[in-house]
Amino acid sequence: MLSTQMSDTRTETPPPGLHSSSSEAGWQRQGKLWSNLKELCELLRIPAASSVNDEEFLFQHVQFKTGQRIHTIGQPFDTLYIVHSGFLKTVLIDEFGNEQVLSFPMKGDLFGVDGIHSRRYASEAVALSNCDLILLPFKKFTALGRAHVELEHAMYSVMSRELVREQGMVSMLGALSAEARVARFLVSLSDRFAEMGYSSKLFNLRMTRHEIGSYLGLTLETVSRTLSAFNEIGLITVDQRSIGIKDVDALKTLRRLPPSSSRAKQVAAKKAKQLRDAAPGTAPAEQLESV
Amino acid sequence: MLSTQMSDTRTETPPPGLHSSSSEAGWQRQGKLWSNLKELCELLRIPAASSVNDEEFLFQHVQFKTGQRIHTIGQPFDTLYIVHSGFLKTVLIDEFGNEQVLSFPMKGDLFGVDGIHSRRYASEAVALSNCDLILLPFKKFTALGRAHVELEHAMYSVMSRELVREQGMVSMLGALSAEARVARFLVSLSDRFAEMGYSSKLFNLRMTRHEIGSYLGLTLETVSRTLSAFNEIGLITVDQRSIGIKDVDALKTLRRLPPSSSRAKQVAAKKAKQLRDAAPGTAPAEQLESV
DNA sequence: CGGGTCTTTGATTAGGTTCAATAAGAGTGG
DNA sequence: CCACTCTTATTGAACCTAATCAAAGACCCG
Repeated sequence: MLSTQMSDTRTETPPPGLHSSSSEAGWQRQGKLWSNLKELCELLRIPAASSVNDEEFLFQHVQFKTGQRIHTIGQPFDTLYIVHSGFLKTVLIDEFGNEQVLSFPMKGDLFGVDGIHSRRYASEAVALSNCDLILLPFKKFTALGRAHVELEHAMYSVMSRELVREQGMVSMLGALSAEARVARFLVSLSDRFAEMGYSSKLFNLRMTRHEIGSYLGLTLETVSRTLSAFNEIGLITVDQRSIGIKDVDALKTLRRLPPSSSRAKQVAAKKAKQLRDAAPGTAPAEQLESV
Repeated sequence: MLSTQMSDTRTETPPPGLHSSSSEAGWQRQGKLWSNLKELCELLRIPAASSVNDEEFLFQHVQFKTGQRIHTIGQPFDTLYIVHSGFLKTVLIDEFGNEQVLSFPMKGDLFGVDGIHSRRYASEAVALSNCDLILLPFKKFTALGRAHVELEHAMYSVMSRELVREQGMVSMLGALSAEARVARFLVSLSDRFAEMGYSSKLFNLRMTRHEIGSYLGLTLETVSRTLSAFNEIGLITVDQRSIGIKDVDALKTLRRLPPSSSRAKQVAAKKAKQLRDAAPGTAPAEQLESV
């Protein structure tokens, strides 16, 4: 059912352990090749280990182009990944080949953690844009915690944070309406862009409606309609992938949409059809049902 | 909206660090007081550390009665819990006090992990039956990994396992129909009971329809109706909390229910109503749409 | 320019929620 | 022990949200 559009055009995933393949130097030169521990801690938003010799650990970067796969399900696990720049998605593939989007890792996010348990990746990671990733071999990850007690807590903390994030997803999928899900998604994106130093008010989506829908447990049509509805009420502006946030607070507290705007048309149309005569009357009040 | 029935009758949660309060000795005597490392590893289904002195680490047990809260949201975190016996639920509480069930920890499960990141528990854990829990102070948890390299991987592994489990939940909530969710829930319960040495074919639910519904992102009515429907088709038997599994394979592969049984009645009723005359005709074939 | 992918929008339908009423247990106290 | 209450479970009917099916427009890239 789901398209695999991105996979179709991808080239073979380069072996993560490899570097300085001279053939793609033109693309690589725009990325760093190594990071030290301090940079890593900043990226992960964990307290840096002041006592640590900066050059004791160096961490290699790898670049991936849009559409490339970083790892696939079942592939032997040995390294974690930290996003230095770029956007990705992680997905689960069900028995029919349908994708279920689990997360959209971006700058400062760690992924690959699901591979620790079974020593094989449980999900697949795909680059949604050109990406610069930092390789964090699992051995190095654990050694880090062992060598520097101050960092040990950070190692567990980062994993715990992922867990809390997933709990939030479960809660959202289990309890919120389509509108509320899309609203929260936009807010969280906005927050992330702010953290990264970009505009929180105007940004481009890096993923398709389909991917958003999969992530939120909705169809692409519902996502598209909801964005249009938000646009009509003036909460946001939408033009294809470009999103402008107009009323963050409303988005944050939104539970469901009022029977206004586009929905009113449908309702009115239905009634008109049933009654077989017109007079749609006054437009409903433009207020939101919120907290 | 949601009731807080359990909390109403609960007594104060005893301080986890406390033991041998003589006043409740009558109830405590049915539980162990200490476990060693080997028992802990068995319980968690991780390879035991053969080289380790069994008495080097001892782990204290605590008992909780039905309805008691083990920890609440926001409470300072310092210990993880391992279920030795009994059944619990972990829940998130939203801004209106509604519960969102996240998991049903049972024998061998670890919980409290979500507290590591912010040093406060992100969820609440409640005993659904009398429980015997093993306290695992986070300090001890990390020390364990540090002291025994063979165990270090196990520590991370247990956390990773939780993450994979939650990914499965997200996937389920995002993609499956109500029937499929209930079916999978029953299968996973059945499997767990089998692991614990109980019957996988006949068991009692420890949670209410409401809690199941919350866990699966459904209403209690839908859960009840779905169970009734499974019963009618002969997949299971239902009598209140008692569930008998009759056709595991069908449950495992079930995607949606055929327009038969109870649903047929609704459909027939609707049509009859529309047409304003009878003749519901033949009953649809009793086959399942499965893999 | 043409073919593919992605997005928007409309019409219809189905699956699940909501509201409501009844029944079945489990405790409690007279 | 039974009546009374409270919680939990079942079932029905109406409604509604979001999925599905369908078509057309926008964008991108070779």
